[in-house]
Amino acid sequence: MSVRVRFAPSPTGPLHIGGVRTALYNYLFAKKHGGSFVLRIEDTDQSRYVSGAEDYIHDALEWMGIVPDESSKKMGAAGPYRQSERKALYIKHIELLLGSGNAYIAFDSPEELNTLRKDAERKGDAFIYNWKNRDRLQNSIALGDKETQERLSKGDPYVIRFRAYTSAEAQVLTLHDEVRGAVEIHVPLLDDKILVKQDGMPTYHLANVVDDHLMEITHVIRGEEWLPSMALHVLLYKAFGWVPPAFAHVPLILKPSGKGKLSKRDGAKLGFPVFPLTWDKETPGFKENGYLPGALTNYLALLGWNPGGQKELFSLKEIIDSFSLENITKSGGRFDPDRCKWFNQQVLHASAAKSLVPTLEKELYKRGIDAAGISLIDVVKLIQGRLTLLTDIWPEAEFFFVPPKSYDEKDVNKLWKEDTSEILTAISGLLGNTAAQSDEEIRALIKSWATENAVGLGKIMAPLRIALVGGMRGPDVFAVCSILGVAACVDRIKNATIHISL
RNA sequence: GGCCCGUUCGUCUAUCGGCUAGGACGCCAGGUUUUCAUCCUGGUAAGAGGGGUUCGAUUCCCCUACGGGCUACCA
Repeated sequence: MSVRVRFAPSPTGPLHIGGVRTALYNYLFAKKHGGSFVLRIEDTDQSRYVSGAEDYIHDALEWMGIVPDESSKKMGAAGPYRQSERKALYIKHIELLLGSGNAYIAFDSPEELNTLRKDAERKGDAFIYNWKNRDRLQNSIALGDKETQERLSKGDPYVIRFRAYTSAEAQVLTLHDEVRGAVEIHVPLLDDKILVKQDGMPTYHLANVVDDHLMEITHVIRGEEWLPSMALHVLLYKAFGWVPPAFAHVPLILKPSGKGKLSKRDGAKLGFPVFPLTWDKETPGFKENGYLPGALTNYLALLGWNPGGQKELFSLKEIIDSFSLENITKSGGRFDPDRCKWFNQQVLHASAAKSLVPTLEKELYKRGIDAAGISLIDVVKLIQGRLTLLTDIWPEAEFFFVPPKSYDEKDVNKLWKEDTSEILTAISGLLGNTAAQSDEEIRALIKSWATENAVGLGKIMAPLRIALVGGMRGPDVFAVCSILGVAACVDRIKNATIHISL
């Protein structure tokens, strides 16, 4: 039997980084075993539907390189892949449960139940709708067939509940989780969960179990928040007479500091993205902030999973090859923006320079700047090692295309001496009359001039850098000269001497 | 409150009974780079606490503490 996994988000907003990692683990597991990765949209709650969210999920996964084999955009045999389009299937299956006595009809209104819950709370108790009190509430078990039919034909609103436990059944159920091992559940503590809501739509629990079975999902890999409902789901499979899939509950991603799990607002608040793509001002995306998908998958994979060695930098292919559910961590992990950035820097430095040229081109185009004969690939090669984020490319490269309009005051005060203008003018004259082009040629030219004229290189280098770049930063001065071309250097030196002596 | 899961440097983690507890991020120091960044070298720092089991426990068991999750006609 070939492996089939699914990622089943709810289209209630942009896809959170925790969801992205769950999707990633599903994808990794599927690819590792030559199986299929299915994307299913869980849109059974119409009131929470957010338009655009489904497209966002597709786009985000595609950008990350976690592309589903089957989805609403890539039909397979198990479709449709939106739960809202599968309603007939759920109705058919709930009738099976109703027929076998594993589910029952309940007329209690949300308000009535709320009152019961509050009363119990006041007494220090918890109200659970289950075997203990189901005969005393308004449902088909307590009311009997006749009265139930009467209320039904009267048009009374109702829900359908799962009959989780009767005293005839075993009390303790031992479940198996692929990452946690054995988990013991006391069935009498379970409540009779609603399977079909008043509006006729299934709840997550029903839809999820029916779909996973019908879609022939072999491994359910999902967030730890679902661990408490694993028992219910296993019981549902049993009630249908189906064999449950394997379950793996992955730990949650926690806030960088403070309490609780990472939330939508943490990103904007702490100044780092928590969503793959920008959704709105409140939710900046990794993509727009200069992160590479390969770096993000690398970081995310290692937050909660580790193949065991000391290696940290992996391509997606390498992660697939060494992935296994047993190596998933059991405890929640804090999101560490610094570490995430470090992965980005490493991946960026290891990228082919050629792959970064389009980013630079885009920046130039955006500003309507003509590269004017400057080799973009040479620029990229020179600054690549200085980048942490892709968005650093313009700040690092700008001075090649835009001559300095001002000069760093601190640097000028410290390094621009009385004789500097004179020296630079001489250098300018030297550059204006040379055939030198490469950084090595220019280096040799200036060095020999310095020796001949008994001027220390220190008196030349810093001012030259200020004149060319605008301050004490940037790559090797001779390399900058070479890329700029000696003619442009002459211009910039002239501008600087005029500007600074004023 | 009830139920479930977890607990190794500040953070992410390795260790599957023998440990001088390893790596990475961060931080600090030094070096390279006549700048800054990169890079290199070194340093800093951990088994929540208490009981067992064992020749030996970070590793296995129990209790406590702490952290996280669930407890909706949301997923």
